[in-house]
Amino acid sequence: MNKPAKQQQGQNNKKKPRTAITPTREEDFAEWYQQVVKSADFAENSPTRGCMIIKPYGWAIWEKCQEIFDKWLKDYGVENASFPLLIPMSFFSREAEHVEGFAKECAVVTHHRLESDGKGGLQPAEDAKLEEPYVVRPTSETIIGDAMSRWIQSYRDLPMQLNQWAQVLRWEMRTRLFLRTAEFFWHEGHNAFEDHKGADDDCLHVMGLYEKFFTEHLAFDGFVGVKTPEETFPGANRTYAFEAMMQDGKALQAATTHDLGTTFAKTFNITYQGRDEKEHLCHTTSWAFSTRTIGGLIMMHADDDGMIMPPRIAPQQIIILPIVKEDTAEAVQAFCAKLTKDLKAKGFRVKFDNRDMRTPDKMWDAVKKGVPIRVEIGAREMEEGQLTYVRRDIGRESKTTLAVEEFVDKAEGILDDIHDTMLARTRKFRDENTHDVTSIDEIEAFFKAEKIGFLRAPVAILEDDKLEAVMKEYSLSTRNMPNADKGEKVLIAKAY
RNA sequence: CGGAGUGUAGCGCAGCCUGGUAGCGCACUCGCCUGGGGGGCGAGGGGUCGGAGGUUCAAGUCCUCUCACUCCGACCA
Repeated sequence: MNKPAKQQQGQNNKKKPRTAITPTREEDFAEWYQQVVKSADFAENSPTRGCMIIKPYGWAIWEKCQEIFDKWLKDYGVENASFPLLIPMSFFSREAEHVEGFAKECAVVTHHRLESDGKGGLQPAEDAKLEEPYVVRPTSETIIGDAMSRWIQSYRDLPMQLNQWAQVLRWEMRTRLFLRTAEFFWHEGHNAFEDHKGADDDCLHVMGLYEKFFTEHLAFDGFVGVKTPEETFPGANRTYAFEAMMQDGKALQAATTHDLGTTFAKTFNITYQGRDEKEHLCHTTSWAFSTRTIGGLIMMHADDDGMIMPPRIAPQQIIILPIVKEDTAEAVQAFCAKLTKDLKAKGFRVKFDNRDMRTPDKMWDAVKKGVPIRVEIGAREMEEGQLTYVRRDIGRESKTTLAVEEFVDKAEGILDDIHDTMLARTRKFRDENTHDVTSIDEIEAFFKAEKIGFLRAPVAILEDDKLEAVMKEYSLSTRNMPNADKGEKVLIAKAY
């Protein structure tokens, strides 16, 4: 990775078609990623340091994620609520381990009024200094824990299952659109149970939902497992994580569930009177996935022509391009409009791109945005009652012409097939780039040779003193101990 | 907080060494030809050169100060 961009256009291979994104993944993965985000019109940097502006097409993806997952949570019994953005600092400082994990990246609100600085600007008013500063939430365990302590009295109040869709702020040193931003959007579930089993079942159940969501809607798979102690959430007993492999072989933690044990119950006094009439500590959990997942979608699926959207969360599943010539324009447009209506009536998310632009530009726009199916209709097709479509996941070789009614009938199947193809592709990549190793020498040799992917080693390797040096040398981290290996193996990789 | 850079049109950059009318590509606007994988010709609009001060007849260019951002390190969903 990170090789300088090569100019190979000129001499030898003129045949190689120009890619929509430069540089290519091979040339410079990090820069390629930024360009995909820009070209797809997902988001851009904002005047606010570390915070991004998520543009309508990018936000539509997040809305889709919310729509689907929110329903699943409700089916599971979770209720949505909303807790304050600002958390009293004293709440935060109460849980020592939690503080240690987050203190370094917290923004703090210290004043409640601005005044003129006498130089045409503004400054916080000295006499408006807050007695107790507020922390902009980096996560909400503390303030929700405090609420739960008041809401839970009896075992009859349990389990208590709460969730909020919100944004949080973590003052990151280096940021990258979607992957690491100071402000990010997520959902955070906070649940309380009578005992450890309730909490652990909850963690596993929700992780199951994440896994289902990622595979069935986002078309990518990963490794579900338990985090090593060093990587466990501050204050948690155990963290389960879904680790996905990006196209550059690096890991992305796409979702986590935390068994918080009684840590927060102790600190915030979350107790209940049990059937035995005695007071007990609750076992709490928290879990989340964030807008970071959109970054994962990109690094998982996009190619050198830009984004490829998994059909089930694609804001636009089908885009219809009219191929207009002056004399037939009106008729073709009407024909397209009717098809758009018919497809919408069947529940597809369709866009009729009737903008006043040149056709090739519209095509590339659809390609870069990753619209799963592009339909083209010109006077030729119209006369025959046909249309031509191209699958984004395959490209121009998939160009097919068929009768309009037939397409309307088959569209769902095509979208499903695109989904299956994309999922299979990412699974194949993941499997081909996950290797079993047994020694630290093998780990070192692998990364020294600049190979990419995950290494799966016996957990005993964590005890070896020499591991740390190698991990540091190659910027490696332990990802998780996969459930599929019964916790006997640990995954080691570079990560985002 | 260490180390290295960059601020000139919406975006990407040249111009600075050697001071002398503000440039290029893309994007944008208008017209015509085009239109099934980024097309052509022509005509336009758009700038407090990051900010402040200084040297000079003259500063984007030289000097001083300042602000902002980016990259590389340590930390992280």
